[in-house]
Amino acid sequence: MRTRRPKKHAVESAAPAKDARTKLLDVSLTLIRAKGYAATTVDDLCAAAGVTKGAFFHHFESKETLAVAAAEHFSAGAEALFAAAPYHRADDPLERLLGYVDFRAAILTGELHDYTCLLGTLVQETYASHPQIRAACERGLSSHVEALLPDIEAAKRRYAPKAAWSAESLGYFIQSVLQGSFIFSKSKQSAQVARRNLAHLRSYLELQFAPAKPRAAR
Amino acid sequence: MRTRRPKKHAVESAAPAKDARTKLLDVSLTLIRAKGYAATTVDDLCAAAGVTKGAFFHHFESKETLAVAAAEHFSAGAEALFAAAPYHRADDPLERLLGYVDFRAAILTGELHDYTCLLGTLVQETYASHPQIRAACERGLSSHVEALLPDIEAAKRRYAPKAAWSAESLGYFIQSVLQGSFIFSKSKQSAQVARRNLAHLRSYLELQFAPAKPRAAR
DNA sequence: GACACCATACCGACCAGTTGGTATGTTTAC
DNA sequence: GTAAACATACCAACTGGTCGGTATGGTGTC
Repeated sequence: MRTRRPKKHAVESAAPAKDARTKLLDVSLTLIRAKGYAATTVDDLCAAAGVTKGAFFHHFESKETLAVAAAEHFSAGAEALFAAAPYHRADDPLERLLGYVDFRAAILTGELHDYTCLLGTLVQETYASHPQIRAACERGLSSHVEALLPDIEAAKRRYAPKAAWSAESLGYFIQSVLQGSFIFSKSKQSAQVARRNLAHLRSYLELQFAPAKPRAAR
Repeated sequence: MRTRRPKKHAVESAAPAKDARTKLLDVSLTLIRAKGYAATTVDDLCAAAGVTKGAFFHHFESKETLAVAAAEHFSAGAEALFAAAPYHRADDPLERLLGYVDFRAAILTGELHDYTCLLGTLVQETYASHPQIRAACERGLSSHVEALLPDIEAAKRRYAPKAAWSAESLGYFIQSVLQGSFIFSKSKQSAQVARRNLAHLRSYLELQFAPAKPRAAR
């Protein structure tokens, strides 16, 4: 449909020399997370990326198209970040899962518009009016949940085989805690709530996966 | 500063005959939740409320002022809704808390833009660029958490006096699960994730408040 | 290897519609 | 009568998007 990737030069130039498309996608992550989709104008994006409007509409059919691409760009970045994270090295699936939670806590540093989730921000604003953006966010969020599923399933088989909930539902629960944490981080302009929420979440996982402990009748 | 409340008529008219200010606030709840703050125009609000722009700017200094008032309006409505809910009647504080969670699940009906939270939507978009709106959302969210605190504290004293977490942190955790649930509800256009999340949340509360059950060493 | 041909990447002036906000007039309640 | 509660007409700034044009580098042909 559209050429995504112009031919690489035979010799990689020393400077990164990112093309306009990549620069626009990169700045859109920060800008949209900080101001929201509707409040981020095409001119804002062009100015931040140091490109012109002509370049913008050369690479993207519309502002909406950019948002879809930005959601995909964000997902790809997240996938790479988590794929490279150290927690995968643990032998025990529960340890890997708790490692994921700890890793999420560890990356709560820097500015809000850098560690919060573009997809959550984007979908809140656009779910009713921009179906394609909504769908792109849905794909990104779900695929992140899916990446957790193998570990959750393995942990469940080993530590809570009789639990009533599905591994998938727990995956979404984990992500929901994170998304909700970001909202409170924004409202309080501090990552503290997020950190405490992750401690509660960790505690829930430890309780659910506590080996063979019959629940007390209340 | 501004007259909030015109004198009530001596005789309440049969028809509600809401004034322009109230009508604008009412429609803003739905509209902003559906389209977001930036994408909701003053004209949209006026059209939906059946009033003119003159009326709008008679009652609100600016669009931002309306958003602040809408956040307060939403909080007031929520406070009334939860104050009147049946779960307060239980004798046991834990039962009241679980009753709150069940009540939150029970009101997940109808359209997304009716049961989701205006404050969460609003603060996501505006936290960086509209300090006053952010602050209004923060107040509303925190005061809702505070309304839960007495029950959480009482339940903690009775069932988990030695727990490491604070009642407040659990209150924010509960709200974060809800906010995150709304994001996923929007992304999937279904309340199913929200319902399953609330089941997990309920399960967490039951586990944390399980009477005197020493945690198994993992 | 020179030259025409062409696709891609990018530029920036321009446009029509929309936006938040204003100025001023009219109606209504007490 | 007067002040609050609207209504109407209007505006300047901004917005997403268009359009004619240029720079560059690859490719086929002779």
